[in-house]
Amino acid sequence: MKIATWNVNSLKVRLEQVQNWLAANQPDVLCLQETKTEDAKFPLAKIQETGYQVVYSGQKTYNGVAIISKQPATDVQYGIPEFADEQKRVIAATISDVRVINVYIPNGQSIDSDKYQYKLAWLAALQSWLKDEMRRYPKLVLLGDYNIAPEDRDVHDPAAWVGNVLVSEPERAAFQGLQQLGLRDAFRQFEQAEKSYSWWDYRMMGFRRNQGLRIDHILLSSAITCSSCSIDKAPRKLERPSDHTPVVAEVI
DNA sequence: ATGGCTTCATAGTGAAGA
Repeated sequence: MKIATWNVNSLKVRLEQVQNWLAANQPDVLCLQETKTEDAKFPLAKIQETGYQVVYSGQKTYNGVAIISKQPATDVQYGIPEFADEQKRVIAATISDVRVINVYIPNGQSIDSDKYQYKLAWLAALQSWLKDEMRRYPKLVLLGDYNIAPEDRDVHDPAAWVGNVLVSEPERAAFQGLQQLGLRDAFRQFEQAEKSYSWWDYRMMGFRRNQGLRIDHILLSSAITCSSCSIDKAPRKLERPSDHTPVVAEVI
């Protein structure tokens, strides 16, 4: 199963790029974040035209997630159970025999922001839910935009980022907490180029200078075997790109 | 230099992202 995650930063703007990426890469599953599209306006037919099925949970302006798949999605879950959240950041479904959990983890804005407290509470709720979910579904993939760079090697300039959101100690501890549940980072299962990132700032020619962060991740339960994981930089080079680029894993 | 760029909601600019 080829499974991928991509924060598209508006599905409306990036629809054609998504269609082209599906056609060229033929993933079994593509998880999107930041669709920024309310469900009534979701481009369902445009996705189906590509030969894929899709389930989604979105809202106007912000957030929004979708799972595009060749095989049907069953047992669809919207949001984290028992965690009240207006923001559409989670959709989970079973595809073939794999539980796919697509997350758009909050950004946090800044350490002194209420949004940072929301992010930490959100991560605690995710951890608590995943503990149950992993018992129910031994074959589980947790993927999406984590808004966390797990280690300094995932940051282009660690010194410049000290004390910032995405790299702070509590956020990294939350990421490690997920790993302690038995989830492993697919990307780090393999030898990778140094300075591998999945997001680059639109400003300051961030991509051309490779000033990025690795904040989009695919985490796998122990019952899943992974044969490859890579970052596909091609979409970041297109006209009018998302600031994120896809991460892709081949799993069984 | 606390900006830079992009999107959305708007019809001027402002919020938010990371």
